[in-house]
Formats: sequence, C-alpha cells, structure tokens
Amino acid sequence: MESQDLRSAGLKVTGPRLKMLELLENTQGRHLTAEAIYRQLLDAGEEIGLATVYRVLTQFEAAGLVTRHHFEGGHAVFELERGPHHDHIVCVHCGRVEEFYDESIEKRQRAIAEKLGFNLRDHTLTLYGECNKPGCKGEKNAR
Amino acid sequence: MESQDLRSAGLKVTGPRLKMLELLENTQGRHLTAEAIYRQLLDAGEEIGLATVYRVLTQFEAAGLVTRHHFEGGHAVFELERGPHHDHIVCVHCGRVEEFYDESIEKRQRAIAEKLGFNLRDHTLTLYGECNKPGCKGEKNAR
DNA sequence: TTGCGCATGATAATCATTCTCATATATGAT
DNA sequence: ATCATATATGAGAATGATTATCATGCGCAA
Ligand SMILES: [Zn+2]
Ligand SMILES: [Zn+2]
Ligand SMILES: [Zn+2]
Ligand SMILES: [Zn+2]
Repeated sequence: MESQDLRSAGLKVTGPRLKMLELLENTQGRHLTAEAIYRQLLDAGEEIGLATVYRVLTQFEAAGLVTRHHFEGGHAVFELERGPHHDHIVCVHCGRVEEFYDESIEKRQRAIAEKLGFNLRDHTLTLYGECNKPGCKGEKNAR
Repeated sequence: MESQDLRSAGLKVTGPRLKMLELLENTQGRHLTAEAIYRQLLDAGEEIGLATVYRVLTQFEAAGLVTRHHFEGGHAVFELERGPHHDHIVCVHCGRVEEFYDESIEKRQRAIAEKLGFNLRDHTLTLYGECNKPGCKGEKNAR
C-alpha cells in the first residue's frame, strides 16, 4: 500500500500524494516532468494544483522516494526511486530515455573523487545520442 | 589574436565578443556564469548588456568556442573550449570545480551507447562531493 | 566612403519553479 | 466520534534565469 510508503517517509497520507505515487508507479516511460504529472492527473479527473505537484515532488525527493534529473532542455524530470542506482541515455531527437548501470564506471568515479580529495556524494552521468527506434524524429528519411 | 578565433568561427569581430573572449581566457576558476561575466566586464569599465552576454555565449557555444554546463543550482556555467574533453567534480559546499579525464570511462560510454542502439553524440558526467580545501564552507569545524 | 545586414543594449516577455496566504484536512489526543 | 492543531492544499503572485523585441549602432565587403 502506498499509504505505508508515505508514512514511513514521515509524510501525512493525503489525496494528492497518493495520486502522485500511484501515477509514478503505473507510468510507462518513467521520467516525468512536473507539468506532465500535473496534466495527467487533471486528465484523470483529479483535482490538484501545479504548486502541489512541485511541492510534493520536492518532498518525495527529500524522502528518497523519487530522483530528480536535469536532462538538457531546462525542465527537470522525476522518476520513482525503485531498485538500484542507474544512469541514463537520452535520444536527442525523440527524447526517449533508456537506463543503464556500469559497475566499472561507478568504480572509476570513486577512485577519481578520492584522488582529487573529494568525499563523493553523488553524480550525474547522462549520455546523449540518436536512437534507432522506428518513429524517432531523427530517422534519416525524415526532413 | 582573438580576432582570428572569431573570424574562423564565422562571427564578426566586435567589442563585446572580443572582451568576452579575453575574459574567458584570462579567468582563473574557469566555469563562469553569464551573470559573472556580465559583472566582471562592468567592473572592468566595459559597456555591455546582459542580453548580449547571453547571446554571445550561445553563439560561442554553437561555434564550439565554449561549452555550457548545467551543474546543479539552476544557473548554467560556461568555459572556454581549450584542449581536450574533460568532465567535472564539483564541491557541494564551496562550488569549487575540478576537472578530470578518464579514458576507461569514456570507452565504456561508447560501448554502452552502441549496445543500446544509440549513436552517441555527447555526454555529461559530473561528480558531486565535499572537497578538502581549507576555507571550504563544509569543513567539519564549521557550524 | 557607403550601404546593408548583422550586432547591441534596454526592456519586456517567457518559462519553469517557488512563494504567499487563506482555507481545508490529516492525525493524535480527548 | 470529537477536537485541536499543525500541516497540506490550491490559486495566483512572485521570482530568477534566460530569451525575444525593437530601435539604434557599427563591422565590413564593395
Ligand atoms: Zn529517438
Ligand atoms: Zn531512470
Ligand atoms: Zn571544465
Ligand atoms: Zn569545497
């Protein structure tokens, strides 16, 4: 039950929070923008304010429930924190996001931070490229 | 001469552009925010508008003269594109930025992109941590 | 030197995100 | 179940970085 996730995160169980958790769990193509979450909830007939979406996302982030990413393009995307850490590769044409995890890269990062005298706390690794999915705007026949 | 850099980039040689190139070349702690560039030029007695700073930075970026980074904190930082590619590690307390290059990480990225069916175009790798420099706000005795 | 098109600066406009504040509600105690 | 109180919510204003507008200025090829 999502209620428990909220309680154990120290958050009151409220309608908006439950709806947002549900949506984050049931959404394909994780990595949603705040605006997208807002619109989808409105379309689903829910009553919610955009300010609440931002507020709750920030709370979820602080509680470790979601992660905020800053892919290029100015707007942040959020994803439910499920399972282990991973990094991302984003299609510069269609915006499709794939995830990956590479232990050797993670290991090198720790070594680099130590060598430079930093206590590593976090990192961002995002690859950008052109994907090969049919329908991607960047296909060679396009334009 | 910076004039040549501008011409070979297909840009007219103008005062603001020359001043900005100079500043980018002569600035310690590369990785300047647009606002910082603007202020430093004003302080140096130059007459320039903030809009021009943003415009020129965008042109420099398009011409490959500078790189734009989005470290966390909302504002972009720019650095002169000199020499080979590198990635960054940023102190979460004092904002100090160090650069590094790791061939094995670069190599793994290419392999990952290929495996996932992406034509790799670019990437962002930024480590965040606490630095060990004296005077850093995050020193253990602080607070 | 001239003319034209790009460049510039001041300012308004955007865009995403955050803040304000009056109202509504969850939750622990009664 | 009822209350009391701290917290949550929604609408809209406010913010901060960046971009667009537009009248004027200037680089540069002819
Ligand atoms: Zn694609
Ligand atoms: Zn992800
Ligand atoms: Zn750098
Ligand atoms: Zn530091």
